[in-house]
Amino acid sequence: MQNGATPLETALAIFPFLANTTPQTKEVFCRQSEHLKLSAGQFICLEGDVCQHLALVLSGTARVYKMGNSGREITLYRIEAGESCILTASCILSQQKFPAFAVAETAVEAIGISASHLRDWMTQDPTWQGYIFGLLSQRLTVVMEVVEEVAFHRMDVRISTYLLKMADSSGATVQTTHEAIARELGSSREVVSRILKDLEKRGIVNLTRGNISILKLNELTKIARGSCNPSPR
Amino acid sequence: MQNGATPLETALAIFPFLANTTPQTKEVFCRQSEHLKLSAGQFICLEGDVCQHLALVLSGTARVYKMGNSGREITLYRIEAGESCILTASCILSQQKFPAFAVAETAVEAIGISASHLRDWMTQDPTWQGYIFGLLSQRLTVVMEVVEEVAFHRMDVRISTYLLKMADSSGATVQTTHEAIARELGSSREVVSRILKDLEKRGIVNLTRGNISILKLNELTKIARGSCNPSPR
DNA sequence: TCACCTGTGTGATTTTGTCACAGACCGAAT
DNA sequence: ATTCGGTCTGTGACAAAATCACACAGGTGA
Repeated sequence: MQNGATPLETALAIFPFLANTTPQTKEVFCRQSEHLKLSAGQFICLEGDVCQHLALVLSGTARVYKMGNSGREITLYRIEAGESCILTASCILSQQKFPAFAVAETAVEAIGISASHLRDWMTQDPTWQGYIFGLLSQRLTVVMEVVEEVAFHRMDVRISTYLLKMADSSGATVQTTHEAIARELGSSREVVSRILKDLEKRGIVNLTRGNISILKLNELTKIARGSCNPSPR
Repeated sequence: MQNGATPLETALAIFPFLANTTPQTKEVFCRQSEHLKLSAGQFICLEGDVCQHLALVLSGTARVYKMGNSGREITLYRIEAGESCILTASCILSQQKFPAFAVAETAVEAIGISASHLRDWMTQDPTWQGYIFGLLSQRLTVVMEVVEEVAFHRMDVRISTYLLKMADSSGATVQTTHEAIARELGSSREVVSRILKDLEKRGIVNLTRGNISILKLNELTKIARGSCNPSPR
């Protein structure tokens, strides 16, 4: 939380939907929720966990991913400020175990509410229901897109897409390691290295340790669109 | 719908949650919902559709899948009696386009309710919210498992798992084509054929046209568990 | 300066996807 | 019964990816 603002003020700024909840909900929310601070790298949930709290993220980002038994990882989606780990919510409400890993990628500030409050609010408060429903359906869409990517797109296409996505937020250079890209896309470091090397040979990117700079943005977008474009069936 | 039962009776038997809705909802549900009959192979939604109706399935099964631009497909999940296409619901409520294909796999009977009714009920009726929420969170979990499968499991493992899943409902023989398995798992027919042929050479299955019979169930389960089992990291 | 850790590069092998055919099975029509 | 056209299956050749096994480069701290 910031400077002079009360916890409720901060929460209202970040979770606008709270403004529409009942006064009682607001009151309970304020009085009984915990303020959590996690440092980068801390786990929020492990696969198989039984969740007892729902975290509403105030700042920072968390990454939700699956891990195969060879240790390879694939990122499903990220949780940003204003969002919350609906997977946790879905676990709490349908009594399932958490089906993935969730880790703080940066330092994360969050508000933790107990499973019992969540259950109360979800059965009584349409505003909460709307918020959770919206997040949940958005995640479903995103995860379905991940399936499509993994099942049908070539690695060079996926890497190019990823580089472009990262680049537009921070100029034409991406600060990351090959290993990190592999974890993002569910591939292995060697494959990423090889494909990046190939892009470098073709003069499209420049590689230095922990850094990828994009030289030919248009070429990269071409690859991201799918180098070979066979007509749809 | 069956023999002497009224539409409402049938619906109540298949969608128990309706019993807990308000009398008004029930009344509107009865009076204003359409009774839909689809034959096998008919599409329920196409990718990119703007959905105007939510279908609650009374009988039959539908398949929801993604398609790559080479024409390859991968099944995300199925909709059985008592369920509904929550993707449609999520589209309706968050005004997105339908992100996949949904097709009737067998003949399907369903109740169609209009987008506007769904919106009303979702904002006013906690019972409806609970029903939709439950389906949605269940789908998210399933689709996340698909990601894990595709990203980390080898095809022989996945095919074995699939055969076992199909077999336990219908004895030790699976009536399907290699092509259908490929569409299920997001692979191509040739790959499935090759792997099945290999299983046959090893005496684990027997292949005839449109039919796979399992000879060594224990061997198949071993493969399904992941032939090479490197310790988790 | 040296050990050490992280990040990269690269060859060899296996698995999977793609392309291009060929042949086998089956029902329907002649 | 034979022929025909459709669906289903088999297979070789090659490209793309994953896996294994190393080598080496860049930086940090002892």
